[in-house]
Amino acid sequence: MTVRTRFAPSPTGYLHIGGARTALFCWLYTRRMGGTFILRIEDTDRERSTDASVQVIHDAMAWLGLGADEGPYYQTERFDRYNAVIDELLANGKAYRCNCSRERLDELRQQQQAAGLKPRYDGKCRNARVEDCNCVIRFSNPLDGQVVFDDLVHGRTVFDNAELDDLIIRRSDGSPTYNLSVVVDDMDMKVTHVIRGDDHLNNTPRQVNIYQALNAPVPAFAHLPMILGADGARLSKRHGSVSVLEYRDEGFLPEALLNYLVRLGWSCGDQEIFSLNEMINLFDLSDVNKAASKFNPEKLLWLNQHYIMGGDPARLAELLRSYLQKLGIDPGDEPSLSDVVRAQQERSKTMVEMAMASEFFYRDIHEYNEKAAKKHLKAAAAEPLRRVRTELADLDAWQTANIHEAVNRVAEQLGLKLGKVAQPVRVAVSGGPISPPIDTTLHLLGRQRTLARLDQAISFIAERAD
RNA sequence: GCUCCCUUCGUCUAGCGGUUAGGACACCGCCCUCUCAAGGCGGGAACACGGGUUCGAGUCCCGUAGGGAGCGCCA
Repeated sequence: MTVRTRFAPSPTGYLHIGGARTALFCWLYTRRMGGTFILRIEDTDRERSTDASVQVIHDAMAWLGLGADEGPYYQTERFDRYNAVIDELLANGKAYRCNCSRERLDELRQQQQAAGLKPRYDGKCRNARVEDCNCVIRFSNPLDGQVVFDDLVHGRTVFDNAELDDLIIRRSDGSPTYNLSVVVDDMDMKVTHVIRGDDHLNNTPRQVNIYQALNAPVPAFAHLPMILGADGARLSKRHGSVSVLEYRDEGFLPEALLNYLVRLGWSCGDQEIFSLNEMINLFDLSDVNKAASKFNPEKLLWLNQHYIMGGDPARLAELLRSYLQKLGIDPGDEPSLSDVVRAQQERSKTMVEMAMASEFFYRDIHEYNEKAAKKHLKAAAAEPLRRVRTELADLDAWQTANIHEAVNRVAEQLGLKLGKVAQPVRVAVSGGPISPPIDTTLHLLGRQRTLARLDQAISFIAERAD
């Protein structure tokens, strides 16, 4: 039997972290098993589904590299099929029309809640033989017995049918509901493994009953633990970014996010770093945890830095270009973006951070970081800066090694520690207290701009002294 | 309220009856050092609780507590 899985998001917002993790596990399992990964858009809720959200899902999946082998299918395009199945169920006496008013249902619910019971439909219309009408259709759930299935994550799971009720499978406007359409789709698409969040665990027995009413084979289920916010509550906006694409915009690398997500609810001994191929070869549903996990932004940041440090400079250079552009900077040809990447990649947690830390290579200094200027661009720095300027101007070749020697020479001549020379130079050329090693920084900046900025700083000090 | 699910350092987790309970992130200290990083070394930090079962329990069973989810003409 070849494995067929599906990722079935509903397009009612962004693709969030939890959805992405579900998609990843599903995709990994399928790749590992040599199966088929299907993308299905569950857009039966026409009120809340939007085209923009559909696009966001496609963009996010593409960015993460989780390509589908089949689909996308759209549930809204399959209404005829759902209705045919519902009619079949109706004809077989496995479903029935119900004309109970919403008022009655609301009242019933309230009464049950007040009595300390679980709100459930009471089956009033089950044997009422309601005439064809613009009303709702309910599934005749078995009244007794148990639903048993072996969840690949949770193991043997048992529900009493007595806990379930006759759920609506067709709304009064003629559209099918979720529990019906998933089952029909998974049946038609010959899905062998339903891998989804364990918020669906409670829906599973209802769905199993529908499969059985349809004489369809019941797929295997794997219910993944949820991802919660740092405070243990359901992931939401207030936990920072939840949208996958927001992480892209904030300068995260897709491989970092993937590596972070794969370790949420899954592990392989002590290994923390996984290439995509390692994930595919090592991933197994039997190693998935049952307990929910909390999202930890620090670890994601660490992984992102890890991947930036090891990233290919040419690839990162193109990314850096786009992040610089977002900051309103058009990096020309120099300094070379990949050289800048090489200088910055071990000191950047995100690409946005790298872009911000690299602005000064491409933009004139209009003002200095106040604290840095106060500390380093003071009268005592004037002489070192002048000497450095002279030494650098006299250099034969603008090489890192030469620059390094020149700066060291000034420190020696003045009997100063290197920091007393390098740090004023750093503030002078970068505008702030942080940059790559001073020789690398100056080399990247080029002789002309370096000398100009040293002059600028020297006059800044002179003016301040007045 | 009812039903279901879950429970090892702050966080992600290893552990699948006998371990000084391991790793990673974060944190702290030291080293390196022109800044910031990176890197190296070291440190503190956990089996929710109570009963069983067993020679022996983080590991198995039952309760309790805590957390999560579901209970819609949402998905």
